[in-house]
Amino acid sequence: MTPRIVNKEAKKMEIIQAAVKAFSTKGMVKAKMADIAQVAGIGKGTIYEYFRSKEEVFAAGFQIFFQEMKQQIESAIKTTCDPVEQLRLLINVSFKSFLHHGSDIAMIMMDYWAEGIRNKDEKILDAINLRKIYSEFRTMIRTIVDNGMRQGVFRTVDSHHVASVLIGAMDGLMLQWIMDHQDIDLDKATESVMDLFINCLCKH
Amino acid sequence: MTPRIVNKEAKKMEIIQAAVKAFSTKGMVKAKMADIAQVAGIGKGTIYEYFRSKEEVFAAGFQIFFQEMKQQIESAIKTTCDPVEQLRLLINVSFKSFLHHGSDIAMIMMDYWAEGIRNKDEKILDAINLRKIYSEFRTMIRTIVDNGMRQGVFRTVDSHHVASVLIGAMDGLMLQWIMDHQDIDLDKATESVMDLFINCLCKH
Amino acid sequence: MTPRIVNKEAKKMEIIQAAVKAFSTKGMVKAKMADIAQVAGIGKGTIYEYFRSKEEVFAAGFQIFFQEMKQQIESAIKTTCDPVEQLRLLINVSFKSFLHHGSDIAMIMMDYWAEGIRNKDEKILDAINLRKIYSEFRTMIRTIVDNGMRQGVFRTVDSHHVASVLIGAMDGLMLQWIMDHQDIDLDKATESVMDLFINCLCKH
Amino acid sequence: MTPRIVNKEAKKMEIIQAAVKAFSTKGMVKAKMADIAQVAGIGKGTIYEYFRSKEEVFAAGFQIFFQEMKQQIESAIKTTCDPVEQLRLLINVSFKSFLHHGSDIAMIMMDYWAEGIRNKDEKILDAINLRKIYSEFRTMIRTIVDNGMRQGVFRTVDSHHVASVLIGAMDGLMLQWIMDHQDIDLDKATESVMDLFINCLCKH
DNA sequence: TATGAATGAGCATTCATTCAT
DNA sequence: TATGAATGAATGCTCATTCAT
Repeated sequence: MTPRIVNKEAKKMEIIQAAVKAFSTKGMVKAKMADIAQVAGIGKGTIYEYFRSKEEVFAAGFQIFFQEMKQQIESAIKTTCDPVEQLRLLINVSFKSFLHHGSDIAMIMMDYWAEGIRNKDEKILDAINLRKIYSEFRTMIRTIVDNGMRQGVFRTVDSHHVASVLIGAMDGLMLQWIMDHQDIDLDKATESVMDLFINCLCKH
Repeated sequence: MTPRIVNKEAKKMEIIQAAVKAFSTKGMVKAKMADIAQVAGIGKGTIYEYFRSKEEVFAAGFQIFFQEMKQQIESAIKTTCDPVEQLRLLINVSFKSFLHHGSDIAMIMMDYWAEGIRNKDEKILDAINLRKIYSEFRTMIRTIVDNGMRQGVFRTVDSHHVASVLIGAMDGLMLQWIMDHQDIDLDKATESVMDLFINCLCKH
Repeated sequence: MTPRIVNKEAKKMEIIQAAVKAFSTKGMVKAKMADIAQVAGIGKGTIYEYFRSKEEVFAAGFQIFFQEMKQQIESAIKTTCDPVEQLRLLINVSFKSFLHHGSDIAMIMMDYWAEGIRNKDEKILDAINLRKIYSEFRTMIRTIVDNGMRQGVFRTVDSHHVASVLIGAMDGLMLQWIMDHQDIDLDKATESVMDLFINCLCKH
Repeated sequence: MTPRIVNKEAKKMEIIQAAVKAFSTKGMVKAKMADIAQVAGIGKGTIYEYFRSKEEVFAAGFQIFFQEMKQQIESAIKTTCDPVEQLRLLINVSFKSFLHHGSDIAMIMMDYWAEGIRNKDEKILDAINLRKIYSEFRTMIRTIVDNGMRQGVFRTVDSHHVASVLIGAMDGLMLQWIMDHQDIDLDKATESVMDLFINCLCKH
């Protein structure tokens, strides 16, 4: 009556983690389902018991990553009401969250970007709705900046574009760090970002 | 008697342009050699008279793009000695150079990054030496910032990391613009970048 | 203490019926074991408690169908001694038996034929011994025709080949009816078959 | 300038023939593209230069076979105006055409039937429009029978259903012959068919 | 030099069968 | 006995590359 009992969700998670590992070393396109299966220590066919296609596995990994990051940032921001401190936390947590996964996740981020951007109009990668994700991030930052302006801590700026530039700076820095761990010290770069943006926004 | 005289280099260039077009619509991995040949209006086999592999075509397109960008920036900077103005020009020309190719080149940039990053240790994509290219860009900016500091126009900062952050901000902004032309106004974003960085660097 | 009492044979029959249903909609090759299990309302693995393989299930369905048909014809023929009437009954019952299962069974017949013919030398499908089944049908008809000739009702013909042609005509008509229910009226076709054959065989 | 020059149509034909051979031994579903390629003495990929899919190859073989058969019958019928003789010719040529291809084509016919019937509503196998083909065959025979009735040679019958039965008889006989070459003498069976039908139709 | 016909390695996906529970 | 999770062999199709012309 009762066949092998399996925690479907846990196993799904295991597969996603194996996939992320496989994608990060070979890239989303070049990584074979066989690779994922091998990393997960299961048979090829088993993956299809949990996901309908390679793309679905890919999208799942993507979701997990961004959800985690967003949650971490949000809960960090809640700990204070000071806009300056909030910005500082946001920047810090973003980089930490990124680093936490090792440069593996950084590698795969490239594919998420590349695929997400290229397929921005296709249904298949609906899950990878980068546009929406970035929009949410911008709103998060914009809210902080607007708050700061209202409180008279920040000078008057175009908060929407400041948010874009800050996100851009963080993404772009990570990009450079991925390429060249030696030349880019991510800790010092983080400080530079904070220094630049907060210095720039604060009234003197 | 004399065989058809062909300007080898010119034809190579034509192929690269066709490739860039093909890559930009389908992505580097999904674009087929047949597509490139069709866009170039030549036979599939002919490509192999000028390039050894698909990857070589890819790398060639990459080189062209960055060389152009670098030259444009360098000649723009030469027109003035004012570090503030130089920074302004650098930012402006970078975005313009990017936009000039339409969002096509933007798309392909993603693949360059993705492939360049992933293959940073492989010989094949030696041509796509992103590490070196970014290093050069950083040096370019750092020189300007160092000048500004020496001239007393800029306050004392870690010029190396400021360069990283500036490049990052520009890359990251383009990334967002690629994803969401509607939400990101690249012109206004350019101004925000200039406003933020120059304001931040200048002594008050 | 006593395990659930199950009528093994009854369950086997249920599975066969589910299989026939599945085969008839998807075809023998395209129907999956999972489909059969679903139709039967049991687990995939359970099928293997009653059959060794998909082919065995297939063969079992085949057997059932022809056994039924043969029994129906034989018992119908027994009701009279008149060869003309016997022929009439045989034709009628054959078509009726065919129609009774709906066009579902007609569909699956094609697969039985196709598989049975193709595998006429293999052991696996020993159960689907079409050669033997058709031989039996021919003998059945031949006996009637021979009887008719002996009784002086039928003219002298090659009873063996007349049997072949009659079976052929019936099979071939069903084939056409399967393809084109609109253009082929099986009732009228049945009459035409009776008209043609009986008219032809009877002395005038 | 000029690459290998190939008679595209001739090669296509060669592939079809190889496919027919492969299909006839293994069946349409079990025959692999690799088998077809091997029989044709070419690479797997080459098949896809001439056909878009396995099904297209299948349909092509089908078309060829029926076109040939129809042409042979039509030109045979033209040689005389006597309905009896025309019927005799039609029956004869049909069997001959069938036998001419060896029992290979007979085998594959089964798959054509099976696939054609099963997919009678699908677009993919539009080429295998069995309904239309059989309708044409029936019309051909019906015309002869109608002629014979008008000329007073044949008695009054339902010519439409007589046509169906005749076609059925021929198909069904071939079916039996495919299954059992030993028990069915196709030559004698042909005579039996002619004997039965012409005898039955002719006025005495 | 230019071509495109030919090739076959490579890969996502399917599904009959097994077996731990 | 019944199950369905796990499996991997099997296969249609793609596409970079080669090479005869």
